[in-house]
Amino acid sequence: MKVVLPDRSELELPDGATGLDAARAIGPKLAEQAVLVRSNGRVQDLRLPLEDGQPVQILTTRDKDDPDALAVLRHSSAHLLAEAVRRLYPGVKIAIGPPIETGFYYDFEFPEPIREEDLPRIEEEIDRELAEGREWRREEVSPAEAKQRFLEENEPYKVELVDTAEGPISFYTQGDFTDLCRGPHLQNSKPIKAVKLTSLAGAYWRGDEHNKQLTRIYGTAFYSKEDLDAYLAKIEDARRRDHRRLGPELDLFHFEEVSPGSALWHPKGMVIWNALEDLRREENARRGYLEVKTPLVWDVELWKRSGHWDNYRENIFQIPYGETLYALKPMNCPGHMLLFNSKLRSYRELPLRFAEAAVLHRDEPTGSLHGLLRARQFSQDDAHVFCTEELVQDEIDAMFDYLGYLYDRLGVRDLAHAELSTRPDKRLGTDADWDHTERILRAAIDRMGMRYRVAEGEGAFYGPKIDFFMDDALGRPWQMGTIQLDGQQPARLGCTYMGSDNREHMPYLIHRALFGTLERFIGILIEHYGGAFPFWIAPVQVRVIPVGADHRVAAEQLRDELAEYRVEVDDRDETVGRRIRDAELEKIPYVIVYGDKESDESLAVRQRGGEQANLPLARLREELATL
RNA sequence: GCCGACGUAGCUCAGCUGGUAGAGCACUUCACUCGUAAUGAAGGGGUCCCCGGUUCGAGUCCGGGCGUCGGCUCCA
Repeated sequence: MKVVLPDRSELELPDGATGLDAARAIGPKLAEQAVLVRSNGRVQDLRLPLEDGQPVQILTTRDKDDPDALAVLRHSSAHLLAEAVRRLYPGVKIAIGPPIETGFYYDFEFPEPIREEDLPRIEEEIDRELAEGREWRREEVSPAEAKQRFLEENEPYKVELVDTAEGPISFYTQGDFTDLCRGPHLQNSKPIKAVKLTSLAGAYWRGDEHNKQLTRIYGTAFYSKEDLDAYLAKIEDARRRDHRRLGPELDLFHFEEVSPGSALWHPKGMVIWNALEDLRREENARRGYLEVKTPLVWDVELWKRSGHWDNYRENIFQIPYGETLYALKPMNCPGHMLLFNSKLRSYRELPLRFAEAAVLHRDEPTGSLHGLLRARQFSQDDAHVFCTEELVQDEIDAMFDYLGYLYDRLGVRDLAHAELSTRPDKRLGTDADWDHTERILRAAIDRMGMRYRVAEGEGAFYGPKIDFFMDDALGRPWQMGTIQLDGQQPARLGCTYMGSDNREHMPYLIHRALFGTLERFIGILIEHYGGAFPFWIAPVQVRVIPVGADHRVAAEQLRDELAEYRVEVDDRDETVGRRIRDAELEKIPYVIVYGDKESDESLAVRQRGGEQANLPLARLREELATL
């Protein structure tokens, strides 16, 4: 047989040759450093036979930044962790231990709970294993054999995995530790130069909260100590960009214990908020949306009718009032439907686009709160479009266009990745309804030529949706904009319009938020820009620093000259150097130092970051006008 | 909600085995009148998250609660 190497040359091999055989045929050094085989994007264990004619790329320890090569290293590291834990904690039961983007984890059921301070001990044990050295051996076994083995070892989680496993079952053994595993794994532990256990967490078996909660140990591993250090430095940098830290630091917002999950917005934070609100208002008007306002508090009767009560009762804030149970609205749609129903609608009025950025409340689980990114009180740039079936496509296309415009304006288009969510188990409507609405959304996103992932079963109970996600500083994804096609709620709330045939029809309802929630969007903006906002949303755009007391008047005049911008004069009794430093720390885009040498003909302008220039006021105006 | 960690001045943090709190920055005042990332000095500032318990005595030990952080679950 033969395989094709990356340089397109062909390598002749005996039938049944493995990846390792191929590496040996090329050279002993390559064989020694080989980590895994990649073929057409698929990864394969070195110990497995190659296919005739297959293109083959052998990754080595030198591909230390390759995600697949890293995953193999980390997967093997997870096995070392399990071996160490088994030795240190007799009676522990092992579950699963995969690599993840930033490292790996392994889930255990400990006889006695362990604590974070136990991690160093486990880490030492792993280091001992590394010092001794480990080789991985792979074997294939029959399901019955595998099951027998884990029954004997009293490993119920492994038994369950064997029972539900598909395809051939393989074992990997290092030292005296054998694990059920699909692989691939390293040949031996030599390439593992840095392992660090990072945290401890509870995690439900198979991700289901009805199952037992296991103890998950997180760790990470690299092909070099320097890579680990670089990773830790990156985490440190992300910590500096954290909006929960920058928010209070830049005087934008803060939280209070007496209202968890609801931000208190400071004047400077409101500048950013209002910049987004102004943009929203302006564009909504331009794009034919009608601003409306609906109540904050509703009889729960409404939520029962809409279907929300059955699906999200535990997340709705309730207010008992006499005999009646009221609720703070968790969303705007039912209110907008009542508005739609307030008079007999004609097809001539459609599409009808209601927009409202009202305050919403959702009683989110305590453990899920996360600054502005997961809050209990928030405002969506919400809108509900009522339209006929023929109009649905155009409306959705227009929403994509609008979304692209907004994300471009804010400089975050590249951050967004899309997801199409299809029918969930718990849902309203018939399969035919869902076939139809899912098809429409899929066609729309395909028409945009946008890359997206399909999230089966993740749709809303009333319809499929397209969500746009952005990552925070640590790379955790958050749902931002959303477009949802709803063929159910209008029926439940009795929305109809008169068609040209003089008969009543049910409108389609498209729910959409483009920023998502203002809170979350601002949170992501803060982390994305590290607090150094683009000029047009910066809370303070220009700071004027008079060199001495004699220059105060001139500084104030300059501020008044630039009255259309947010300009502050810093005439504190501090050195110029000090005031510049403070302006830099506050991440103000422009600083103008004004002293004896300055005039309208020549201003000393310093940009955020330190770049300096002398230019006349007129030129500065021109420059600012472009931002 | 669940697992683990944490909660001391506005912020960042120190406070050993229990003996009624400390630094830097910030703030106030005074002096300096200043040219592109920290001028100096003095001063004020604490329900040590809350409630209960142990103890002669609790920031410190124990129990409960709240909040925050890292995960899990959830996220219309």
